[in-house]
Amino acid sequence: MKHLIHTLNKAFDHRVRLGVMAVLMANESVSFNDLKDALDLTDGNLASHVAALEKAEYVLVSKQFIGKKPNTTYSATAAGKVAFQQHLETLEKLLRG
Amino acid sequence: MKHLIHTLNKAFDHRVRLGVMAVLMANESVSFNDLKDALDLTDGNLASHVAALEKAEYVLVSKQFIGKKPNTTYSATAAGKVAFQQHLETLEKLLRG
DNA sequence: TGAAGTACTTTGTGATGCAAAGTTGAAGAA
DNA sequence: TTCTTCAACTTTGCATCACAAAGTACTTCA
Repeated sequence: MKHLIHTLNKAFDHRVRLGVMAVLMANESVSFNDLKDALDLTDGNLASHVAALEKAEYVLVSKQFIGKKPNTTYSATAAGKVAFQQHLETLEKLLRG
Repeated sequence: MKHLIHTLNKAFDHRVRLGVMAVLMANESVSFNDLKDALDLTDGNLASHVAALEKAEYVLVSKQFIGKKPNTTYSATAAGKVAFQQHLETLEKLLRG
């Protein structure tokens, strides 16, 4: 028999990725540095987790210039929002009885 | 600044361990085989995850005989219940804004 | 004697996590 | 013009983890 834990999305099975998605659900778009500060992560650590979410097509990366400075912003894709919602629902079911 | 994700308990940062704890919160004690079947895991997989929870002193292991058969049962320790509750509260806070 | 059940442990392989250091390119200071 | 800084990564290196599959030890039942 298949338990709920096997329907949890592996892409979100990590506290950093949970944090990233939570922030991106609450904010339409967030810059690299804001996200880094919000979650208190090192550059490399954030970059690698976001890369994983990008590869899964749950996060969209946009690069542009603000004034003269390069600026990278992240946002959740439609698929990302759906997948995350489902993940949360599964979690909730799992965590009460 | 320290984000909530850093207060999530690493011992529970995995779907299998979430599943084990969820079952042990709902049932005072569960046998190896019942847990294995409930979560649909292989012997080795369950054994290694439970070992991690036992090492953290979140799960208590009791070995006895039922009739003539060896029987191992697991239960959550007091510390385990508290830690898991805290973990869930942190999760909830994290997952709404 | 042999098959089956219980509860692991071991092995092997590959993926993951993380800090720290390195990189690239542009901007502003000295 | 040389130096430093900032942004956003990438690379490196190491340690840990996850998991399947196979092996183990003991016992019981046929």
